[in-house]
Amino acid sequence: MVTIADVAQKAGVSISTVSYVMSGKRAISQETRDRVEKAIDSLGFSPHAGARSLASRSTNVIGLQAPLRTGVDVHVVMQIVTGVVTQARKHGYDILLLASDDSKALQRAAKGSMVDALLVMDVESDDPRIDTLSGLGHPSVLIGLPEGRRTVPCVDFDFEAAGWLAVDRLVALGHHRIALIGSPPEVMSRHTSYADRLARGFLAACEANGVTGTVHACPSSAESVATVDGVMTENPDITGFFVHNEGALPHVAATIAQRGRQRGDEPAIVALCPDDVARSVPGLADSIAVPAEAIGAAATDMICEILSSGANPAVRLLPPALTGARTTP
Amino acid sequence: MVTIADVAQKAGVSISTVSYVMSGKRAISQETRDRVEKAIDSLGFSPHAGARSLASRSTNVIGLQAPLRTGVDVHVVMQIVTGVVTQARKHGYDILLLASDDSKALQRAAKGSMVDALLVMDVESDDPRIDTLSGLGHPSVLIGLPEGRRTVPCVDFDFEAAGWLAVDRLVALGHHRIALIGSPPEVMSRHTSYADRLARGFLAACEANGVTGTVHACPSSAESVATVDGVMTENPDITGFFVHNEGALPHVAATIAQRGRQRGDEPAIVALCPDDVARSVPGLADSIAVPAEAIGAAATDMICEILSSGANPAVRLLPPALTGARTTP
DNA sequence: TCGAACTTTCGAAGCGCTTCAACACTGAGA
DNA sequence: TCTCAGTGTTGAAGCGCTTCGAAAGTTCGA
Repeated sequence: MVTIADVAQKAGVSISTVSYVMSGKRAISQETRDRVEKAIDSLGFSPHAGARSLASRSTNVIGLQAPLRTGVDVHVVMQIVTGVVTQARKHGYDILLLASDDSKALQRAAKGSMVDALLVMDVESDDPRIDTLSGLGHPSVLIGLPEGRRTVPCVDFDFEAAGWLAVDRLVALGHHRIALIGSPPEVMSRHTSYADRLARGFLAACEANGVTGTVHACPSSAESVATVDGVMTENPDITGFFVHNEGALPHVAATIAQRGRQRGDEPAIVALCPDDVARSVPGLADSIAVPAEAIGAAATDMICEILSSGANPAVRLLPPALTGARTTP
Repeated sequence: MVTIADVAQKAGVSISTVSYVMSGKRAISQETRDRVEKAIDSLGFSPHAGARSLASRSTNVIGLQAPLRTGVDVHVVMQIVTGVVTQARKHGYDILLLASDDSKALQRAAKGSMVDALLVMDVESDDPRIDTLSGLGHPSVLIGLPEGRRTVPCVDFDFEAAGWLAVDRLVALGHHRIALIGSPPEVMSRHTSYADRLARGFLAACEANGVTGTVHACPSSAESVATVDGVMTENPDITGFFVHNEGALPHVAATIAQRGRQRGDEPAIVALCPDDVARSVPGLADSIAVPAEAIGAAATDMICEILSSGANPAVRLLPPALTGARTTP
């Protein structure tokens, strides 16, 4: 193993000079700097992370607690993780993936000085991890927007605004009876923050626009077909659909189109999903992209800012945007 | 921060005794051990990871290079990662997620002593990372089975055996003309290892069974419908389908069923995909589960074994198994 | 010409842990 | 009684790095 001492010897300087060249924390003459850098390169030196973290009391690692269970929105989770990892590297941080999604894992990582900060995904409203985090003394950011006391900074997509946007779009397309085909029943009944916020925005926008809107839970798999069939049978006047259920989207879109054809009208679908998912589903009137990778990146930026400036920002919601219709039925 | 010295003082023993209690590397009397453990608990001590890695020259961290681009098989990737993380924790290891999927990232992690070992997913046949790994001096395991010189241990699913198994099943169901609806064209033409191996097993089994089998590339999205339509039109005698394309599976299954109904026969589909995906697609005759989580766990076990015993195992292929029909058309 | 004020570099003291050599005991065998 | 092996515990030497205080060298105005 090549150590900083080897570099120092080769460059003919002291150990501390090498350290200062690497960190830039003190002025070093250009000449010396060049010599040291050449030595570093030629020896292929990279500093021992453990030694560094011991001496500097910081690890340059961020702990990420991601929901690894294969669930509804694997795409979204993957994209958020990608955004986090990529952006973290840009700031010079690495990502330690925490094994379980409980408080224990957070404590282990923080108290063992394995990480400088923590990023927690998939937070529920009264999540016990929130208290854990605020008691931990490590900077941390949530991806999601729990309700209640806001003791930890959050980053999320503005689901409420997305609800408004979708309704406005469907109304502009001429629809007066609108349905939100939403998350699976278990997500709805847990009152998961994002599902609630989406429904709130959706219903408020319907009222503001003077149209009738209803919210329907919908399972993710092929059973979604039956759900949508049911909704359309019971409410034949619904012609505008806002679908937020990635897993069910292809089935739902196909079913709506088919039933529409049968009854001779042209229902419109606005979907809320990652952009590449929208692109692979035919027949959408429009879609709102869930900027999953951007959420991950934004959360990482926020935590890096806290880390470097000590600032303590509160909540950041990324605004929704229509992507425009991609395909025609 | 609580250090080992605090614990030692509180327990009335020396620092080294505390260390030996934690590591178990020397005999300590039960009485002393109890006293130390009580002190550890009451102070909430957890050792500084950096200090530990500096002194012991090992980090208890495994680097994982996962393909983070949202691609074909997000489910599979997620499940493998889950398997890795979960199993690693059981062995006392944490997972560092590497940012990019190039050799640089591997070198950075290894040479900076950030990890004890490396796990690399999504390896292609002549992947430059294989040489990097063998030159690195860190234990490493590939998830996948590249062709050519085998210098790094591998873990993968036995796609070739899966090809045989699917054909045997379709033949047993009475089909004589069989098609493999496979990966997207770009994956096929890259001669990705798993696609090749699956096709090889499939074709060999067809020949052994005396039936005709053909292999068809198939895009992942809704375009798959056109592909399958085409295949069925050109080869109306095909009644047995083996589908290995997670993204396209719902579309493909629906299309096959529909065309079958139109022409009045009953085509059978055997799918190759994670079990939960299979469960959500109606009308499969049978399916072969890709044991993604088990693959991740097996790879982790292998790397931990290398780490602890210095053994150097070569290749481990997990056998396929039919899961039985879940749903009827 | 001398010292003040910089600039550049260095020596050494840790950071918190592991581990080796060695020490203090205890019994058992001679 | 003395030695020897075994058991339990300790002190101290690092592991490779950062960082503080200070030394050495340089410039400049009085």
